[in-house]
Amino acid sequence: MTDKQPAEALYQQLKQDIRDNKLPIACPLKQEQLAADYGVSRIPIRDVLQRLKNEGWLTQCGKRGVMVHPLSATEAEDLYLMRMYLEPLILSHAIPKLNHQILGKATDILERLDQPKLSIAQHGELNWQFHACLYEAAKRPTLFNNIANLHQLCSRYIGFHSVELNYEKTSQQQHYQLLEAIKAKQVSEAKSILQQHIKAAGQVMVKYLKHSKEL
Amino acid sequence: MTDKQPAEALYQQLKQDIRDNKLPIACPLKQEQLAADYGVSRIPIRDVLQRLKNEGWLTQCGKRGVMVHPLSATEAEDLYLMRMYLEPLILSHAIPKLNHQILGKATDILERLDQPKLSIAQHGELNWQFHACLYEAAKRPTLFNNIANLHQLCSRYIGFHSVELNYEKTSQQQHYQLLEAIKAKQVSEAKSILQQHIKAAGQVMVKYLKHSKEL
DNA sequence: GTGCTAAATTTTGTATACATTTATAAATAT
DNA sequence: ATATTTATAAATGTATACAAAATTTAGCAC
Repeated sequence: MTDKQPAEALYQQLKQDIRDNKLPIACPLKQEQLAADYGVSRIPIRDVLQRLKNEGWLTQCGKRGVMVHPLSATEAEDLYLMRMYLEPLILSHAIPKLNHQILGKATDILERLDQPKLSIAQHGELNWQFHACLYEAAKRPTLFNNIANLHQLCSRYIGFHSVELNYEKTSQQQHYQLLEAIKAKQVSEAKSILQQHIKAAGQVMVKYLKHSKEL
Repeated sequence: MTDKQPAEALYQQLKQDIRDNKLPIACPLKQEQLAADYGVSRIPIRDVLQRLKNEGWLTQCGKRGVMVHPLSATEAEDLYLMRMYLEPLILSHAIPKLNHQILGKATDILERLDQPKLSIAQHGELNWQFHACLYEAAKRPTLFNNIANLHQLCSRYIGFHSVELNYEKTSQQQHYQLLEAIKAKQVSEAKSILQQHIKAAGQVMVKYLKHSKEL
């Protein structure tokens, strides 16, 4: 999963390093420094920086250069708010098109999420796969891509605070409830569960961010 | 408004040319061709292509190269659906923070929109300025940027079919209704008007796109 | 003539080199 | 001593040149 094309690998690497706070925060990134660190020229670095800036991982820093986008409670709130409205929307389009194969795949992923020894990254990845495999069925690429990007941005916040075990448990319960409602083709019920699911996650996150002073 | 930095100008130019269908459609764009056309090297072209791809103006075309993103009724529907949910959301955050200066600015823009001799581009630009000047007050950059990008993408569709004059009139009526509700601090009423406003625009657009076979 | 393989050409990706801009430091004037 | 200006250095933006990849075209077998 590391090296498809070198550029794509560099993109994934840099994004991961932002998640893990490997990069200097609140200070402009030097292209030459990054080029040296990652063993490439400035050109592919520039490409990746541009892309990450557009996706919301980096922020313009003054007239010249970019910096790691600082975490903020307001941004986290926005991300979860958008998800709260958009994900039930795509779900309602997906439900009529869901078949047993997709539901089976979703169930498999849920069971893997029950495993106790998952890292935060693994947990986040599986969580997204669960949602994504449902949403994909809607065949709404524009909507889907937007949601996918929101999830990516959320992953940085999720990785930030160590997830409370208690919350993970209720989150899984909601996943199973959601799946049941979907199987029963109860669209509005499923949408409601999903919205509450995202709302709860967002509230936990925002509360945590506002509480911890050191962002 | 044309040449701030050369790169920014190139970005605006290329985006405009996509709107105006100046670029070959449904066929991969050649970097060298574009570089020659716009009188620059391939480097800034690559930067701009990357950015436009991320923003949804271009689509990956096979393994190599990008093409102009084709118009589709489904995408238009998605764009308007997202706006339908996100814009009332940001509006509700904006209303408590609105002051007379901002409301005055919004009124000024509305009056300019009443002028009869506006081009489609001018109309679209003023329309966005009206919405944006309200939304900015919410002080929600993440949410705002997402909405701004959705508007940009919609502009391509709006420019596509010549706007029906009748529709423009009702659209303006809705704008004034919205402004009245905002001034009265009737949040839920304002949200409702805005949602209907976007829904109606989306329906007109999608209906038109589905009707016209030649996309 | 059709399908497959391989050479040739085109196109993109990356590195190096240069130009332009911005930030920093030094120097002079008040 | 402080502020303003000018010179210096550093970092980014862009062009040219080269390498890797992909597409196209030609050749060959069937």
